[in-house]
Amino acid sequence: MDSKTLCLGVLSLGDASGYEIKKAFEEGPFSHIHVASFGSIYPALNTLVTEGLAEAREIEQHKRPDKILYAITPKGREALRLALSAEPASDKVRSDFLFGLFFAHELTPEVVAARLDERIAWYRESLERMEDCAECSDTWAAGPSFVHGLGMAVYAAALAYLEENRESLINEIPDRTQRMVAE
Amino acid sequence: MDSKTLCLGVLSLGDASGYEIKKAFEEGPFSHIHVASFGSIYPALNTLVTEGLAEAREIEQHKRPDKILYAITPKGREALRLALSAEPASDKVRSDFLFGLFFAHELTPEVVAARLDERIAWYRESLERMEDCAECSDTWAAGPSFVHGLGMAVYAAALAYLEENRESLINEIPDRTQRMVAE
DNA sequence: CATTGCATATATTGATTCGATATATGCTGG
DNA sequence: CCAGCATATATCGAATCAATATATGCAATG
Repeated sequence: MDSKTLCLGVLSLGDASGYEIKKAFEEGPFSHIHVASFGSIYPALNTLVTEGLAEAREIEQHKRPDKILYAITPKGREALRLALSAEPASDKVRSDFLFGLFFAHELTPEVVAARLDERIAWYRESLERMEDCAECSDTWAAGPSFVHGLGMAVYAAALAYLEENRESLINEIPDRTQRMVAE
Repeated sequence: MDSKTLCLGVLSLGDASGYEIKKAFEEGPFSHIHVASFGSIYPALNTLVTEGLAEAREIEQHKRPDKILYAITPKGREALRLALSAEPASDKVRSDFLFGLFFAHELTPEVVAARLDERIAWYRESLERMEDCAECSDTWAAGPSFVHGLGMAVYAAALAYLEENRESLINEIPDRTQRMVAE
C-alpha cells in the first residue's frame, strides 16, 4: 500500500496533521498493521493536495508550533475506495529481533535473556494499552474492531510463547565459560 | 538489519546462491521473519565479496542456468556476530490485508469473505509446511527451533481468530442492496 | 536555577530497498 | 504445441527509511 493511500485512510477517520498521522501508525489504531515514516508521509500529503484528494489548512496554536490540518475530499474518498479494492499485496515483516534469536548461539545467554525480557515487557504494555483503549467498545465499526481483536490475539499468543519457552532457550545456549573450554 | 547481514546469516548455515538465499526468505526458515528481494540480495553479495566477507565460485549445471555459489569467510562470520550483537531495531509490519479489513465497510461482503478465506487457506498451508518440515526435529539448534515455534504459535492464533470471527465480520458489513436503500 | 531531554510540529536528504522487468533454458500440463 | 512455471543472474527507476535540522515550551534532574 503506498503512502498516499495510508494517509487517505487515516484522514478518512477525521482531519489530521502529518505528525498526528505518524502517531496513528506508531501508537494509534494502525500500530500493529503498518509502518510509515515522516519521509513518506509529508511528501504524500503534498501530493494529495496537489491532486485534489485532500485539502490543507494552517492552524495557529498556543505554546506549540503551528500545524497543518489535512482533510480528505470526496475525490479522495473515491481514490481510497479504489485503492482498497485492489488485491492486497502479501504481508511484509522485518524483525531484527527474530533474526537475532535465530542465531542465538552467537550471543551470550545474558544478551538473549535481556532481549526476551524486553520483548515480553513490550507485549504486556501493548496489550494493556489495547485493552484499555476507550474507543474499542461497541461504538467501533466492524472492521476496526475485527482488526484490533486480531492484533490482540496475535500479541497474546506471542507473549504466551515467549513466557513459556524463555527458560528453555536461555539454558540451551552455551555460556562464555563453556565456549572457552570447547576451544 | 541490512541486506548484507541477512545474506551473511543465510550463508552461515551453508553455501548458497543468490536465488537460494531469496528462497530462504520466501519459503525457507526465514519466511515469517524477514523479507528480502533480488534488488537487495545481488548487490549485497557483490559487496560482501569485495569486502572479503564472502567468497564466490561459479558452478556449471546440467540443463539449468549456471549459478554462483557464495561461501562465508571467517571475517564474514565475525562481521555477522558483530551485527547480531547490536541492539535490534523494532519490528516492522506492512500488511495491506489488515489495512484493507480496517476499512471493511468500503468493500462488499463478498470481497471481504474472499480475502478472509484466502488468508485462512494461506495460514493452513503455512502451518502444515512448518509442521512437516523435516529438519525441525531435535537436530535443530535452540535458536532456530525457538523462532520456528514462535512463528507457528502466532500463525495458529491468527488462524483461530479468523475462523472464529469470520462470520460475524461479514454479517456486519452492509451489502450493496442495503447501501442503495440508504442513499 | 541552569541544562538536559522530551513532546509537539514540519521538512529534507542521502542511502537503502522494493517491484518490475530483461534475458536465457528446460520441463510439464492442458 | 505452447503457455506457463521453475531455475538463475542482473539492473533500474521509484518508493521508502533513518537521521538530521529547526523551533518552542515544559518538566525533571542535578
